Amino acid sequence: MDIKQYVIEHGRQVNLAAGQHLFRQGEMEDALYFVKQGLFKAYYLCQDGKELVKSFIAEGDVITNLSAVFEREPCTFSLLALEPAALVKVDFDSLYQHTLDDLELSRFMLASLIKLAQKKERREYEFLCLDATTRYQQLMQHQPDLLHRITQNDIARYLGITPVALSRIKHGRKA
Amino acid sequence: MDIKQYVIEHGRQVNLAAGQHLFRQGEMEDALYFVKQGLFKAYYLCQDGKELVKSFIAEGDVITNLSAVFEREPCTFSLLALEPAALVKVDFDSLYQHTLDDLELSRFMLASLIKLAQKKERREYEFLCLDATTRYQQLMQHQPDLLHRITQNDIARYLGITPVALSRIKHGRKA
DNA sequence: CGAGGTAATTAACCTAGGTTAAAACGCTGA
DNA sequence: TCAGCGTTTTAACCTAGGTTAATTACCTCG
Repeated sequence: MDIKQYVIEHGRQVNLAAGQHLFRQGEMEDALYFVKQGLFKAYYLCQDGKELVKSFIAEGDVITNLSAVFEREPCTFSLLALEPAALVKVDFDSLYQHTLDDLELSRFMLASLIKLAQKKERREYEFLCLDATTRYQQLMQHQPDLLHRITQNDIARYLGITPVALSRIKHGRKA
Repeated sequence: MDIKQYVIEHGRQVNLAAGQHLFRQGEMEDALYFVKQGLFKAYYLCQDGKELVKSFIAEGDVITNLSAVFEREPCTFSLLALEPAALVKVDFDSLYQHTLDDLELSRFMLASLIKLAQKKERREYEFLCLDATTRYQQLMQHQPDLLHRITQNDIARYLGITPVALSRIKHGRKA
């Protein structure tokens, strides 16, 4: 079955206002979402209360909390709508079961997972090998569009630095 | 077809001595490897000549350079045998084509990719939210076995710090 | 056994980025 | 218009980790 067909048959529309959570760290979650409209930030809340941004998710992206739905554990991060959003919600287990029996669905999942793995590998590379200034430049190059929809605070926490440090970097004040 | 069967039919044995490379950053590569024996480090060589360790790969693991084989680009990292190693080499394109037409192979690929994605997400979390000391403790907890097979230099470069810093952390000398 | 090589430790000093707090700069809404 | 609130900037100071280099601890090989 085509993934679009599957989503039409099994999906449920979900709408969120900006500022609302799709799910929260610690909660149980069993769904996978297709983003039709809007912008999300996925973020971790650390023990010391700090918030770090795992990723931004926009139209066309698929989002789920892998370890949560797959291992049936509490969500490892929260997902917050930064803009009014429209999504389609699909039960993960059910989709996964169908995937195991349907070559066309399976191809879709494979492609999505490879894309995800590549994205995470690039991020791993950036944290491992680049300093904050270079990471910021890369972000500007590769996602210039994103920067206009996101607050500088969130960009900083995505880069793994503080808003203060990002402001310094932007204004070339390092000494 | 069962993945084991596929490997038996299409795989080619490869043996490496400790210190030999399976492939090098910048080279072209089109294979996927199943590690039967041995230990590898995957590492990046940065522009400034520094070496950072992406991951360690041991018996039972599957290793490939995703972006290289999938996007037909030069390898993004090098793979070096730290111990004498035995692997089975499989052509990626061919396996991928079979995967697209065979549910059983497809299930294997899905499972591998999900495992990979989870591993990379955990690493992303660690870089984003934890300091070097905590990352080291986590590593000791989750892979105590690895530590005995790997040099402290490599552990440091895997944690994203210098060997000097790791030595300081181990001996509680922070001031 | 001793020479040479790598890995680990230590010390002194340096820098990127964190912390805190205070201003400046928008907004939006009454 | 202006009050109120979040975002960004700036400044002063602090700390984790980097850098360099010297010292020590292991190995392996002749």
